[in-house]
Amino acid sequence: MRRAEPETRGEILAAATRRFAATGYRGTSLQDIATEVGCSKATVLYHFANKEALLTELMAPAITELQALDDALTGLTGRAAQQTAAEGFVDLAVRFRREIALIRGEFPELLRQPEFAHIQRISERLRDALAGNTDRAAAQVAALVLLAGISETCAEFVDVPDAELRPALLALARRALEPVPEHPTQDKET
Amino acid sequence: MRRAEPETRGEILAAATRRFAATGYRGTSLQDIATEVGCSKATVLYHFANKEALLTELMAPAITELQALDDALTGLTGRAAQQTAAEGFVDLAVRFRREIALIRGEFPELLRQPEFAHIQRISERLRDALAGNTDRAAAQVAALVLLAGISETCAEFVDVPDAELRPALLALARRALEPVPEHPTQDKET
DNA sequence: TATTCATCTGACCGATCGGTCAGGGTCTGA
DNA sequence: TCAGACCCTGACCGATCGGTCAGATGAATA
Repeated sequence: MRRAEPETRGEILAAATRRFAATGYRGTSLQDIATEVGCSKATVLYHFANKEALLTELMAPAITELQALDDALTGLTGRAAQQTAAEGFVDLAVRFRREIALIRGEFPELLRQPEFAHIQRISERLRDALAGNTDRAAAQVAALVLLAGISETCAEFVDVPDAELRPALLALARRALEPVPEHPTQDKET
Repeated sequence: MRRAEPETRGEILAAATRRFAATGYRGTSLQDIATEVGCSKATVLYHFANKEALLTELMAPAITELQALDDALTGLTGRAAQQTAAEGFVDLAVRFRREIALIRGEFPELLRQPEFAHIQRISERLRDALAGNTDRAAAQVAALVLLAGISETCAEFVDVPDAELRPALLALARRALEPVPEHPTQDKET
């Protein structure tokens, strides 16, 4: 059982990606990852401080770019913020589909941990921007539906090529974010 | 009849609802529920065969109505199916917001269990109906974004009154499902 | 009074979890 | 040749999980 190759670390990362995507973060044990790599659980914990360190390393690039998008949004309001947020988020979601799939369904729980508190704030600002910085319920609803729906859709369609997924999402986002006249009545119809 | 206090069962259900909604199904232990009720873990398991039985009982009404919606969709195609699916699903999602919140984020894992296999099929049919029974990527994307987004939004906005949430979601769904002119550059389906 | 029966419990079980630790190989540079 | 850094491991730990079980309690019934 000699494996004097330092590439073990990379293999662990790859295996963790596969297992997290298949059975979720909580649904994957360190032993699962070790078995897939063909090493011992202790080896996994030799290369990574703990289970969470594995996840944060896998998510790091996505988080960095998410913060960049957040920075790009500062100062923007109204339609400009809306458009930048929509295009930026669709782009991120499509490119980091795999990362989204990793934490699929565990986003709320993971956000509760203090390490990810700033991501919580970013997603709130993103939602506000998508809503055109309005408090109107309809706008907030549309923004949240888009954010959650796009994330889930990207995670589901991991195999669809970017060139197909991105324009479909962008077109949908534009339709969903069309400025709607504030008619308090016309809603009652079923 | 015999006993004047079979209300323990109801208390357990209520406590389970609260805990599942707060920390998720997997994130809630039987001991958590027992502690909240003020009884022993064994008492919880006296009233319910196992942890899953608790969840299925809590979800039963929602599942029943979901199946009814699925039945109502059989035979419908195109725009008719689309409209029925959209209105029906928005209505269900709004009314069963609490139930959605219970399994929030654990939907994919729970669906993997054989007991919920038929729900998997129902949600696939629902997605097809929302897509207007089309294979077009754009339509499938829009359908999935709506399904996932509406679910998450309802779970998030548990406190928003129905009268406010429902019309906002319906209006958004109509906008998102508007028939889009089939650009000459379509037809890149999987 | 004796019996039955639903309700409830503490003690316990095996499994699994994330994580620690002492130590054993292997390679490298002095 | 040897010291030490690096890589890896089995054994082990405490905690927690869902679940079982024999028995205590007490009210209704016969």
